[in-house]
Amino acid sequence: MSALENPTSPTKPAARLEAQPLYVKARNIMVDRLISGQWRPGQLLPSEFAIAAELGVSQGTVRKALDEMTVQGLVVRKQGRGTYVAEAEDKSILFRFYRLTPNDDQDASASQTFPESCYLSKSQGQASGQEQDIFGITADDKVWRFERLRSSADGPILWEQLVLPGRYFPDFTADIHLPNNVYQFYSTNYGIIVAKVNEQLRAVSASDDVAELLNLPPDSPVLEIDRRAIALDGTVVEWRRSLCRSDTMHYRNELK
Amino acid sequence: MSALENPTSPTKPAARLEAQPLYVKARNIMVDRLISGQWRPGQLLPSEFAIAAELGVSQGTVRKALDEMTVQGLVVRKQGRGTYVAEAEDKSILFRFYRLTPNDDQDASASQTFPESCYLSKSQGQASGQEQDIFGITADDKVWRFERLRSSADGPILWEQLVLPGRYFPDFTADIHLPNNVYQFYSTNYGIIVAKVNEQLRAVSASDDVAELLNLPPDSPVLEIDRRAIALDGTVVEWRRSLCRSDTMHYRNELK
DNA sequence: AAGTGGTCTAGACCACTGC
DNA sequence: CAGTGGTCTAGACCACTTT
Repeated sequence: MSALENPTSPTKPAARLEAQPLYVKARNIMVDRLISGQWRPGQLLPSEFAIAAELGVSQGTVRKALDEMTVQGLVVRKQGRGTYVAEAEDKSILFRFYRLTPNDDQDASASQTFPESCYLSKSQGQASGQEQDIFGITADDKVWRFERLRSSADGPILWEQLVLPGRYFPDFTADIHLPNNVYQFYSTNYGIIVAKVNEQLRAVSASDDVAELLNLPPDSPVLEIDRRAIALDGTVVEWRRSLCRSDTMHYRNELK
Repeated sequence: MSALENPTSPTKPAARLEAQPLYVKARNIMVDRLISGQWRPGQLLPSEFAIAAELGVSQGTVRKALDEMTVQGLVVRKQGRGTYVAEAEDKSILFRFYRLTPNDDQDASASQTFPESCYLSKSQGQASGQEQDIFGITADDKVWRFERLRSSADGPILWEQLVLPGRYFPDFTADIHLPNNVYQFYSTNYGIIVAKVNEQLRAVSASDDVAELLNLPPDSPVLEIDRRAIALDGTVVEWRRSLCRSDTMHYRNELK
């Protein structure tokens, strides 16, 4: 029996509450394989015909499911070669979650540069109440905390604190150097695929410490970005709070 | 001859630089009808089969084109009834471009309320240099300028200045009351469909005037949002600069 | 040449709407 | 009931990549 057959009435499906189109079921099965790690970032998937045969549906149905996953950025299709699980290393994917731009830039994506990071601190500790809420963990769980300053050639851009739940990053040690592109790091080392990111933006006054780090006068207005990165299975895998100088940089957003 | 036939070699298309899939051509033709006003917001389109027959392609090709337009929010498909040009009045579309949320809101879309507007001023004048750049107009062109304060039940939320190029809103008069949902107004009265919105966010200090209007202490940090609304044909049809209080509100963004 | 994804077609059946 | 969009299939041909 194929993976997608209706177990209650294979030949003549009755009216069911959970009725779903075949391509939705096919997509769910394939997304589950991404979540479980059966299909890992960078891996070549079986061909459309092979998947279709395995699931007992037509190639067109698998194509529709893969098309949706392509739009979502989960897979990358290459004509003549095959379909691959998306990696967070492509430039387009690198900048997918990066919206800060120098003020003089007209074209957002063209001259965009990724700022270098400089660590101020990293530590491990018990999860605070807020961190327990955010990650859905208990007081016994540990978290990793990073504090870093990111700068471009023209000087400091932003200060940020980054928190990771320990349970998703088990073999983490204190001497691991978190790379600039952390989402690629999560992807290749832990198979964690960041599906989306929720951000909250506010204008706040820089504290004396932050103002000094960012080379700003005290009480300068800075842009606060509270970000939670959410994995494919819906769990929050990263919490980040950034304070960005707002005189030389801005946050660009295109709503469609 | 159908609208989509290749004029150079109908039977055996040679390699052409401008080669485009049929569904792309079909989509372009249909989008052009939206731009020209031949198809206006709210209007019922011909059926997929009718469009396919007119363009000389199969129904599946028209469907693929319409699917893309549906994703883009240009048309709305209703099973059993037909395909309609999208209107800006649906709640989902209303909040498509509205990202400001009270701080206590957990669910962004649930208890979201649209703030009421109160006019402070409206006037017509010659386009400034910056306005000429933004709208691609000359010094002879006139612009409409609006200044308004938007408030919720709890008090003022934001102050904003809104600029419209006169040439796109010809029969505008000073006593027209710009409604709360301006994009629906553009759509129903001028057939202007806003396809996307580009925003730049910064943290700035409130001037004395703005601080008083927003009920804030002087020099409070406020969120500045510089927005340009872009119509289907790529022209900028609205420029807006908002200053939003950042103590009770935040700007939410979901990146996928 | 073989295998992959990309496009296009034709036809079947289903679910929903309106008359 | 007819007409609409939604799903699913099967098959053809094309463009591209690899062997």
